[in-house]
Amino acid sequence: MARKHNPADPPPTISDATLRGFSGYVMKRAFNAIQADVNASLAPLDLRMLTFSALSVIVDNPGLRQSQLADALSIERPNLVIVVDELERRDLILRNPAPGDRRAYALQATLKGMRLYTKALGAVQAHEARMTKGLSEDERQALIAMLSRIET
Amino acid sequence: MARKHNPADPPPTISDATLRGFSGYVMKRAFNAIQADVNASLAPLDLRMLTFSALSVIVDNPGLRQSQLADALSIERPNLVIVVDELERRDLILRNPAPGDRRAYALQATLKGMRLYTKALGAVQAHEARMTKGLSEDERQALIAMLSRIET
DNA sequence: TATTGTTATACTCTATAACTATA
DNA sequence: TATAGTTATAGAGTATAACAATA
Repeated sequence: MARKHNPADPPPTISDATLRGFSGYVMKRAFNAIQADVNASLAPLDLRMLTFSALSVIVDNPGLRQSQLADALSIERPNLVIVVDELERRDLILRNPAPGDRRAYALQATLKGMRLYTKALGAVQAHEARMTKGLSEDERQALIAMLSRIET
Repeated sequence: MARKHNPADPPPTISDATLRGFSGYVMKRAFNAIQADVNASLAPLDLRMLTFSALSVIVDNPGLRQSQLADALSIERPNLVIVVDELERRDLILRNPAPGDRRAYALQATLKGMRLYTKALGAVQAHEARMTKGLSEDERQALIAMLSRIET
């Protein structure tokens, strides 16, 4: 029979069993751990998760518009502006005039941007291996697939 | 053979395939969707994900200390203060004097707090069902288990 | 009229240092 | 000395309204 502690004393161990049944709560905790680790991994390169993600999409999609980048990253256009500002100020990307639409920019990574991206990619891959070392590769893929399904 | 678009034009579709291989990126997107949905679900009760989580742990662990609650929620003690302040101000919890330690509080949900928690739990369960409707129950459990393993 | 990028603004969550009162 | 709770502060991410220039 389970011993019950005297409620006048602090509980010796704390249960969050109810919350542990909700994906959002567990996901928040996992994501906080991941974000801290990836940001620490990218800090030596003066990048963060968000700036790395933006740079990655620009490298892979030369000529894209800011609105396309915002859509791809699932962030609001106003919040993207300072991210692009930062990458441009550091000469990692260019805001070229968009041919045929004088309102828009055609984003493009510079050589410096591509080189930094290559280094950052290595750091992120090491981070990923570290964070998912408790999972098999099949599990890791399944995790990503389930998260993608939830997002929709 | 794949058609390549003219790089002077904006890419017709944007690829984030590289990023999609990293759990942190996919998790961030899934978590943003979840947090928006759970906060919208809890808004009619004037709760947010964080205040609901705190209330849940207090309901399940009467008499716990603030430092125990901060540990349970994986947040820093200073950040917990305003959360507990808010719950106390709304008479959802009590900061009782902790017997035997005049520095500490013994947290306890009020009847009002327990009633609100019951309502909120229903809202969160509906939210969970909505967000994971693309997953089987086995998959949902596996997802939570994998996220828990990553957190460590 | 609608869209692109921008500014301004506000809210939430997070992280750290330093204080107080107790232990 | 160390711990519980607190204050102050700063950084990062997110969301919305409104604007100028252009379509």
